[in-house]
Amino acid sequence: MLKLSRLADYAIVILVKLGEQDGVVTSPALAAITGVPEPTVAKVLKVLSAHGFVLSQRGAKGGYRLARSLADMSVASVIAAVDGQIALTACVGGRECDTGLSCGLCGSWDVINTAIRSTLEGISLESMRPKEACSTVLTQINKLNATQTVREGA
Amino acid sequence: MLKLSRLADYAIVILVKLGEQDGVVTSPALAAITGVPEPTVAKVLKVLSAHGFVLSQRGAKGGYRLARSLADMSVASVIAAVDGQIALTACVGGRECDTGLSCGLCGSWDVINTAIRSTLEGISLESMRPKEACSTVLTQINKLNATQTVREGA
DNA sequence: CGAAACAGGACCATTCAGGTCTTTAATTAG
DNA sequence: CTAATTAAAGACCTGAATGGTCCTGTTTCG
Ligand code: SF4
Ligand code: SF4
Repeated sequence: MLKLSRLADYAIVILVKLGEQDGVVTSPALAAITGVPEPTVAKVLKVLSAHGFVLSQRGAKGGYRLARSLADMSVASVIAAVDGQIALTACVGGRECDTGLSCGLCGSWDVINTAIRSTLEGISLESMRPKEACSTVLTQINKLNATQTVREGA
Repeated sequence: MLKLSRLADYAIVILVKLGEQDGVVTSPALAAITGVPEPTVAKVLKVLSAHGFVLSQRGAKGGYRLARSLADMSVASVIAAVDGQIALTACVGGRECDTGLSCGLCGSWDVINTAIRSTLEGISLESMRPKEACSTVLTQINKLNATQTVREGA
């Protein structure tokens, strides 16, 4: 139903919460903070580490810390790391549709896909933080709505 | 990976192709036109009929035809009919997250969700048609990009 | 040396999308 | 008026992918 993967959602939450902590934080600690099951937190952190979002410190007194500022991480990049690149349909980027039917809509989907991706690339994790939720992000939305002809459907 | 349901994709394709035909069209005929398996086409058409996108004519010489113009159907409304309302995360519209963790990000997700939904509501099926793909939709995208600060991530 | 914590992978369980089948109703030909 | 024809409507099943868990190995600090 055009919903985000739960793992991707968790990744965002974990990164934001990690940004609010000082020093290195262990997986169990992050699990306690976020409420996400411990093994799942570990799994997500492994992926994030592999993609360079967090830095890991092995051994006793180890843990994770952000590799860079939250402002330098876009929502789209995190989603792409966890769930793979954003692709609404099978035919984005010139890929052939698996059913082999060449309906001429491919181009349109490509454009829509790019639009959504750009939207998510324009939103940093910094602006996802609760205190800024109702200011930074909201202003972006207002600008978006202003430029669009909202059409009534159904 | 933030991908559209295949059924929803088919629904869009079927509606656009149906709009290019005259009179009533049968499921097998639409299956031949679109290349989508026949039973699947029938299933999609049932849903579309139940939601008032198409009108059905039963019996011999029956079939389907559009209930209204393609210009009066938004991409978002079709997706909502087939896959349910667009909801990136579990906590949109004030619903409680199933994990019970109240991370303060809910508000931010709500805003992002609304932004994407508005984008899809602003795109009609008429502008999905191949011949207009590289004009109508593209201009909307350009305006979108202009209003956003595209931030580099990863 | 031992405990603590990450790395990496394999594994299972559940969900739901995708597809198929049967039933039911309407239309038209005879 | 009846019956064969045709398509819609609904129920059902299957399979792939996601989400979640666990286990083993490696590294670091006390
Ligand atoms: S080619 Fe048509 S049916 Fe296939 S994924 Fe693209 S839009 Fe959908
Ligand atoms: S409450 Fe937080 S973890 Fe739950 S769905 Fe919303 S953003 Fe995701």
